[in-house]
Amino acid sequence: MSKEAVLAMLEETADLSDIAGENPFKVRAYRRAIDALNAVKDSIEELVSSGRLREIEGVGESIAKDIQEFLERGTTQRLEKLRKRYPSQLRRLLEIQGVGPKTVALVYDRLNVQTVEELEAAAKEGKLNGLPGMGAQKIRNILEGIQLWRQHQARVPLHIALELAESVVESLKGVPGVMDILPAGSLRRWKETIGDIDILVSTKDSAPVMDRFVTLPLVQKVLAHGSTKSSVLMANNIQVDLRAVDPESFGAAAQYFTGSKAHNISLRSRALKKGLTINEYGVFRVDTEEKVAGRTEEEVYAAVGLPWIPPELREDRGELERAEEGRLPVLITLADIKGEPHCHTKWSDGAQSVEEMARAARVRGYEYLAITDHSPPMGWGVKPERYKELIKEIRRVSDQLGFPILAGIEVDIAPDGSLYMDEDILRQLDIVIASVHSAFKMTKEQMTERIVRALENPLVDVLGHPTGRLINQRPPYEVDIQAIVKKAKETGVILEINGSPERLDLSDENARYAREEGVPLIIGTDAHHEHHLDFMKFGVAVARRAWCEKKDIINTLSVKELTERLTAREKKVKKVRKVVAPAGLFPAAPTGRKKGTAPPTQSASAGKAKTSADAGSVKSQGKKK
DNA sequence: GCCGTTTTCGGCCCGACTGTTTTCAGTCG
Repeated sequence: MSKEAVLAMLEETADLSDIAGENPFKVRAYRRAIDALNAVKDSIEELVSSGRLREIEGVGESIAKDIQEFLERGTTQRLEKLRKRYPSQLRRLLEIQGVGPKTVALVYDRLNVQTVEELEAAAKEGKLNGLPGMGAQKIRNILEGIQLWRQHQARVPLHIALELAESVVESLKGVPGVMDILPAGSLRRWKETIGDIDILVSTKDSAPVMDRFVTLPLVQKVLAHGSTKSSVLMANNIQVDLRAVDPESFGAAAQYFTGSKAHNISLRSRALKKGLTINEYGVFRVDTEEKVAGRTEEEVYAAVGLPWIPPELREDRGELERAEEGRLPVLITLADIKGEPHCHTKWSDGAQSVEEMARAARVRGYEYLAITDHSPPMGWGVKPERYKELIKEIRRVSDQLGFPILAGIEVDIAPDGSLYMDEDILRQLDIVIASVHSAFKMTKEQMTERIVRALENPLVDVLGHPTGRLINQRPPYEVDIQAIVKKAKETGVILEINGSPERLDLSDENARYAREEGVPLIIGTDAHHEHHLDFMKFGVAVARRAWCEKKDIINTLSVKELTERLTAREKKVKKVRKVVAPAGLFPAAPTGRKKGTAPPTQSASAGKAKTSADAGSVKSQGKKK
């Protein structure tokens, strides 16, 4: 039984309980348990069999019993009872903005409305008129909510939200009276997708900035326009909320509106135990109502006896406990990154030359760049003969610019786990990233075996975008991430945090898991154009959300340390398997072997030819320094 | 339903905005 199935059962129970009008704290208890289970990596079976289920904070006797029953019977009595009262499909109605559990119960009880289509029809036919609390405006809002729901079902990718937020901030900065302005919410926490954009302004006079905000050129619809809060829908269906606060409360408001919700609830509970209450205006004593903090976020956390917590950590994943112990991680920053390990040129599907990419990397203050073009079988992949030329070109440009460029490759992992490139080419390279780009629809076992085989290959340094997902476009392929992490740990292969904003793969949660298991990570942008080198900030954000420090990320090393690390792995790997390109893949026989015959195999003692004796390589340049 | 350094009962984060109502309920974050 998958954890997803158990969580889905709990979510359905929570939603239907909510619609059924049960004690709201009971509903919240279910949602808290879902969050808590989500944060735990172990499978449900492991938790149950080891008796640790009840140890999870938020899972009590009743929910543990539900889970146990669900594992045995595939359903629970509680859920079946709720389903008899309210059909499951009602839950979809909750996704409509402005429609909550009370409205859902009302239209179902009175009109037997069960689907979005039925709700729309009921609204249009005037059947909602006369229901309690149902006026003309509310009905119009429901109809508009349905329109929106149809257009806007996915969350917005981080980079798109960031761009929009920056443009709104730019437009509001100059409005008279605005003293400070800060994008808050999930955007400030650098979550991979954003629901709404929250922007906070500090001002003594909020009317001008509110008025300006609701009339910005991009505004499509004004959802709310108050003196401290306004909400608009921008042209691309992204909702932006603006909140205005007095400068005396800016820190408290920044803390409050940055969230996450779970983090704030935990923080508030903690404050209450100290006789303090926190809201967006400040921290107050419960007894005397005296304000003790609010101007800065540091003050707010200090009032509760904690150091300031970086926004990326504010997910209620243990950061408050660690802060209390004074053991918060010193998170990696963009400035710690010394080089770019993953990019493409027009030799494969990139847009620019080796030299252009190298110059762009140097402009960004990097010490080095790795060129990692594609291998076949992709149409644009560089074939072995040509790859030899590419290596020469890389060495030539590196010498000419006096800038270390690692010769690398992003080689495809074949369905059987072998690599689509001749082994003698791979041996000449400074860095080998292996990635899956095809045959995504394998079973979990097959895909895991495929990748595990690649990780066992001593020529592989890095596993690229380990789950293959494209945010909002393609789910990750089925793979046992725990097995991959375990194998990476065993073999010393580095796992990539791919910072391309449409990938962000590993995700923050998987990256955190890998880090906790002691597996080294590297942040690459997968740049296909020099502008893409700036995606590094997104990769760093994922690393920060994964609690990574500088020492956890391999490309914070100097070029010398990095190349030594890559060589060391090669020496360390003892267990070696056959490393081959599938027979007959390449029409020519560039390695001298006869077409159609079995390709040569690899032995551990052979090693790669990238040693200090390889005078032309960047590796040796690094070592001489 | 969960939880407990005062508690096994009685709290549980809390305020803004909207709409419908005329003092408040529902929704949202």
